[in-house]
Amino acid sequence: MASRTIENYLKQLWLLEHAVRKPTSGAGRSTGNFVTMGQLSESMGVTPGTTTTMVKAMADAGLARYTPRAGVRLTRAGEKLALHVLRRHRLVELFLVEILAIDWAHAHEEAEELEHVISDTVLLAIDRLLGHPSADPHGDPIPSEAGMPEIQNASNLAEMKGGTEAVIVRIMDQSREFLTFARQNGLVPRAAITIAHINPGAGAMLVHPRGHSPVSVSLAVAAKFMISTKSTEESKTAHRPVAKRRAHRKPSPDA
Amino acid sequence: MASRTIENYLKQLWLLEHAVRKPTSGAGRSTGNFVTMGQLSESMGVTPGTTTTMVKAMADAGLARYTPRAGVRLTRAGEKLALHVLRRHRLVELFLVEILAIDWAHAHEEAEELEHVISDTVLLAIDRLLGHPSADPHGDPIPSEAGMPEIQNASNLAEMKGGTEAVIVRIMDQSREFLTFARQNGLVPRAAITIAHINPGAGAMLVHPRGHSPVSVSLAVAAKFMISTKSTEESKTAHRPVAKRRAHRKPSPDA
DNA sequence: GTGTTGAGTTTGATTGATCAAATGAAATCG
DNA sequence: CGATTTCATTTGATCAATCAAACTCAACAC
Repeated sequence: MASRTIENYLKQLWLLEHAVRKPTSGAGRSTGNFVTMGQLSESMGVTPGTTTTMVKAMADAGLARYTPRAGVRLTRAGEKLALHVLRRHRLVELFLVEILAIDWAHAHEEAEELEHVISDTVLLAIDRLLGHPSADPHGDPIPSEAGMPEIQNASNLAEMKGGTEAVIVRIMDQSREFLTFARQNGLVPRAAITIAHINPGAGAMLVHPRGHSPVSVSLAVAAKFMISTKSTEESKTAHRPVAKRRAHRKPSPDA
Repeated sequence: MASRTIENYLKQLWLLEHAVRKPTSGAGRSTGNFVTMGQLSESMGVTPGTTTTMVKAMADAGLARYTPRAGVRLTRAGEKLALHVLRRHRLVELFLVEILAIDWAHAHEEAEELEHVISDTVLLAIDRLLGHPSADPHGDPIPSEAGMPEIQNASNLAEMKGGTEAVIVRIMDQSREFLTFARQNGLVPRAAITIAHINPGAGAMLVHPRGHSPVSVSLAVAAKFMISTKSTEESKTAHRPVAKRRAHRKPSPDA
């Protein structure tokens, strides 16, 4: 149906629509926000003219609603497709890390390619093999066929006060460098951490992941970690992060 | 480097160069044969003009040697790339069948897409997970980094005489229908068979796979099975068909 | 209100892969 | 040998995705 380029625009559009603008803006989060042409061309890495052309094409295909000189927003059909791409991406990413033992810092880029060529059959097989997981290695929720699961009540590490004990549930930066840094310091999803100390003057905090040495991180970096504190921890039903790593099922002899 | 279209041309070209023209032509098999433009456009499913254009491009890129109105043949560089594509294809195919339990009749088509987006890193991981196998689910040899393994001394089922006992080592038709037929009748790689009877008048033979009912197959169909008989069976060193299906290795905790 | 600026849109060109139709070369047949 | 058939090449067009550069708004400045 949609070309892989269109799939990429759809995915990016969904992510932009649901991006948190300012930490705690609060305004209408779960309904998709309008996205400006500038944002889209910026994050797709193409010139503005290209974006205009592509967005028009998507509008013609019924995947987006486009208001010239104002912005763009996915239609229901567009969102459905976008979520399907995102589902493929995140399942593949988890698969690469869990089954093929690919470094999670590389998995994102690998999945970027694979997400466009995975058939429904293969996707289903991967989902089954992983035990129908609900989050990828970074803690990002995996959309089901039905849609994106509701945002779990997690808070931002940058907004916590000293002494807080929490568990990392999600990491909001997929870049290779950042993930490498995060893993090396024990700042991975499901890790228990304590906020040892805050130094507002320096704009930094000292975080102590259990079993690792304390790390000093800037508030900007801290803002990339979503955590679940004692108080919010009751509602962990919807978000059991990653499938137990019992990878297997003897493949049935045929079929 | 090479676009996925070029990769497909390279792969196809290699297969055509090494295809057995007539059963038992005998002439220069292991060095690649010349391929006519007609054969290539036919098997790529494109018009002749397209083939001319693409072959010229490949020649310019140093991947093929092209003699107008005569034919085309891979250069060393082209062959190397072609074998790399083939390696990806066959490893992925085996992976789909062994690990993801995808029906082998569908695996070929799935692999057709995946072969172009598998990175070296992922390929290595798959190879390791499968235990460095030397043949795919159809018994087709998997090229190593070094090149295509030598052709094992297998014979063609269509040329055997009645009473012969043998083991199927390779199936030369990847079409969904054929593979479905083959599996349903127990005619799979590593299956032991006996040639019960031959009826040259009808151009057919009765084959008896161990543990299955005897099947009557036309000689044309029989020609699609490569077998190893008692006599040729000594040299099975180079061709242990498929990895044991001990699919696993507990993935290491991180990375 | 005329000018400047910044964001967005148009236009024209390019690239890779393809086709359809016209043309050309080679081989075979009578 | 000349005619016909087969196979291959050229040519011109198309489609998707892109860029660079020119153009157009709308808003704000003074």
